[in-house]
Amino acid sequence: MSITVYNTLTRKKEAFTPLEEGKVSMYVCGPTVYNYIHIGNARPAIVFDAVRRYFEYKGYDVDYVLNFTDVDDKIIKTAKELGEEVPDIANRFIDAYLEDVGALGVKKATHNPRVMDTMDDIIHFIAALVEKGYAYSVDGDVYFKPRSFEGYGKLSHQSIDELRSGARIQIGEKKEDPLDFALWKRAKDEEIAWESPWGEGRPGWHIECSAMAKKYLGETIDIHAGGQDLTFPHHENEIAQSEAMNGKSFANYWMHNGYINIDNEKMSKSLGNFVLTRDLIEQHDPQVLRFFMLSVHYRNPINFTEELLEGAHNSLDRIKTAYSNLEHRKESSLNLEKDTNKWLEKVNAFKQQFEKEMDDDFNTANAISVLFDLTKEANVYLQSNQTSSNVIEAFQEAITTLLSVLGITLQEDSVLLDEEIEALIEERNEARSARNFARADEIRDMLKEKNIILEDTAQGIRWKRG
RNA sequence: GGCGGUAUAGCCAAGUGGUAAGGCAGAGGUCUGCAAAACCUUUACCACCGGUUCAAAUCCGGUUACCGCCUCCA
Repeated sequence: MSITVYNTLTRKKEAFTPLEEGKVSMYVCGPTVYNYIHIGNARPAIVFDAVRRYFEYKGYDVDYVLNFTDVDDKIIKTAKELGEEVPDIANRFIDAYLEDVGALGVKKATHNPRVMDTMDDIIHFIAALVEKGYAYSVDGDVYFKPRSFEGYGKLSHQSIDELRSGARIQIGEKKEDPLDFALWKRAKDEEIAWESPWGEGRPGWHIECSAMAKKYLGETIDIHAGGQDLTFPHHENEIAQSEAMNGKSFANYWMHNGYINIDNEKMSKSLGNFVLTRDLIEQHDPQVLRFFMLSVHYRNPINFTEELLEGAHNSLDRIKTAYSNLEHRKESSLNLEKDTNKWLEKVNAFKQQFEKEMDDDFNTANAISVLFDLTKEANVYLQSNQTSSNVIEAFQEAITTLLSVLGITLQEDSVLLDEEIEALIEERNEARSARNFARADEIRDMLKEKNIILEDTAQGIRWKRG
């Protein structure tokens, strides 16, 4: 069974065929590092990490590149406002990004290139485009001419003449055509700048990705991904630059994730309704946020509210509870022959089903529903009078494996209880044996206040943290 | 104006021709000393109108509402 991927380029789901067998090269557009990331920025980080994890689960070797835009108007502006240097701002927010995204269970990229460190490649790239006649320089600026590149508009499915009405020329720009976009911008005043054949300046936004993708992944890559708003103009421009330069296809598959709304409104600075990832995960388990994001297909919009996050929390708890209930049941399990194979086969069938859902354009929403089916089956199995250790373990293995494909790990909750609590539990057991239920309930309430929840089962006392 | 998306139960969300997955919330029941956890049962005129078909949430045409991109943006 092969993986299918929805390709923005063709607007179809296509069977995934890598350039090189067993390997996947992925380039994901990363953040401009001038602020802490909001939950909208967290979505591509999470969904494409899940995509990567699934490829790895299927045995692919994934080369995952995520860039940092560390030279840009917004960073320069922020630096000016704070009276700091651009590299300092960039460093600070790169660290913050890695921290936030790390808390969300996102694996480290194979490479995290930065514009500042790629300057030579970018300049050479631009120079070559000028030489080939796709770009021109005016007064220290360099512009790319989309009209010189056949196929411009193929990603966003726009005809070049339709785009024309939307294009603007800002004051101070010297474009020949409103559609032309900057590859290199001449430095103004005291701005941070690099030497180039066109004088001091800095790169335009789109060129960095073309240069970095080529440097780290080659002229053609398997998957290029990002938020759907990047489709135009950013990715369209990347294609034009890269394909003009290399004379070959830039990326075989283009993946774009949907947006997040807050209380049904677009998250934006003007509405003042954006939620910083950092703030959110201080108050909620980061894994819940991750689970919440993956419970919707990546191309669909997500509405974010506290209530919905709470719902996701409860959902995830259902799976976690089943796991720890399995754990509790291990001790009293035997090595049963009867029906064991039947159950092992069932568990295996869930894993197959999970893969089938993920194969279908990374349908994490359906994959999660398979996890719930698995959970249900595990709970049903736990109803049995006698359980077999290998079945219990198979359920646990399936749950942890499939959750880890989604990037969710079950924390070790088995931190030992302190002696005082152990003693109380023991006292309660004795009280129950003596049918002194008043005392037993009293102890249970006491522990509940300490966030320890006791559950009586046929296999003895079971506790968990609330 | 151009390109595109969404509309499914109280809430969230899958499902692209065969008669509506899953989760949260609610109700009833079983189990329990009581709970908890779990299990069982229970809740859908698939935005609207028309068409194609033996059969449509699913395909076609139209309508409405909301949203995104076309300018920095995940």
